[in-house]
Amino acid sequence: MLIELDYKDRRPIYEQVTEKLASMMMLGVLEENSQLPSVRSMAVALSINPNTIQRAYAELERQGYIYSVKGKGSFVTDTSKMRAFRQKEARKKVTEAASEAVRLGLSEQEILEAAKEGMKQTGGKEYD
Amino acid sequence: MLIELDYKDRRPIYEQVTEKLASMMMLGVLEENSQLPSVRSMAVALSINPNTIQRAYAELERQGYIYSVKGKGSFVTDTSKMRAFRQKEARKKVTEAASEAVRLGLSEQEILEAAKEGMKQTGGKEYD
DNA sequence: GATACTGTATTAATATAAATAATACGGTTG
DNA sequence: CAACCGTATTATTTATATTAATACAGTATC
Repeated sequence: MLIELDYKDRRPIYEQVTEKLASMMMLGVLEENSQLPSVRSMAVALSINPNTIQRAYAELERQGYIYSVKGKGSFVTDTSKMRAFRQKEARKKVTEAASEAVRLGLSEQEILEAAKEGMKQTGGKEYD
Repeated sequence: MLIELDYKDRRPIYEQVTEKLASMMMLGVLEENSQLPSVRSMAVALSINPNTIQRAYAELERQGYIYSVKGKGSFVTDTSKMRAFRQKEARKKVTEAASEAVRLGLSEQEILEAAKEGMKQTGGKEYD
């Protein structure tokens, strides 16, 4: 079985499913563009309602991990697209934070310095 | 009466109280360091439970608007300290957003441009 | 130290929202 | 059209958030 549920876990089922699948994709256990089990088959395998799996898949799609096509199935997002998705989100957060800072009266310089401070951890941008 | 409740409003009472008091402090209606009504007197005035006011006050304290002293009362934070409090928070958010962006592989230039984009906005939130 | 205030913590009741299930709808494929 | 797919809608159940009741603890005044 692809994943297992923990009923001692206080978190909702859909959240457990979401997290476990996300983890498997991050670790490369599920290959990019490969098809995930259908909401129904997975629901049967875990003895729960299909709608709960549907919710987990919807959440994974919202977070950019998978993409779903009506009538076809749900698939693991390419790692390159996934990276783009997450970067877009991160960029948006920077923009919003700067916007809020302006609204509260911080100067341009102060904001840019705050951003630079955040960028300089661990030696900045070193790739391997 | 200092404030009024709107029972057509779907939001919880403590939230209404929190927001109205915060607004009054931002507008300067309540002077800095002045004492707020006690949780009990305000509860009587609004015909609700003291604990609900207590929760509103606790929230205002968490957000830096007021400070409370056991046995003495609750007081409006100096506007200068309040501004500093909020600006510090905003600055922190910018730093964290930039840090996350770096972690996800955005370049320095991209991040700074995202920040600049956020700083360019004219209006901000609208109130009614 | 008695009283009359103040904020705060704990617990219980209740109202609201979240999670899940039942069911129906609409697309794709062979 | 049959057998799969994802998705939307509604209802039911369960969990959480909100409010209330009550008790505790600090400060000031007399």
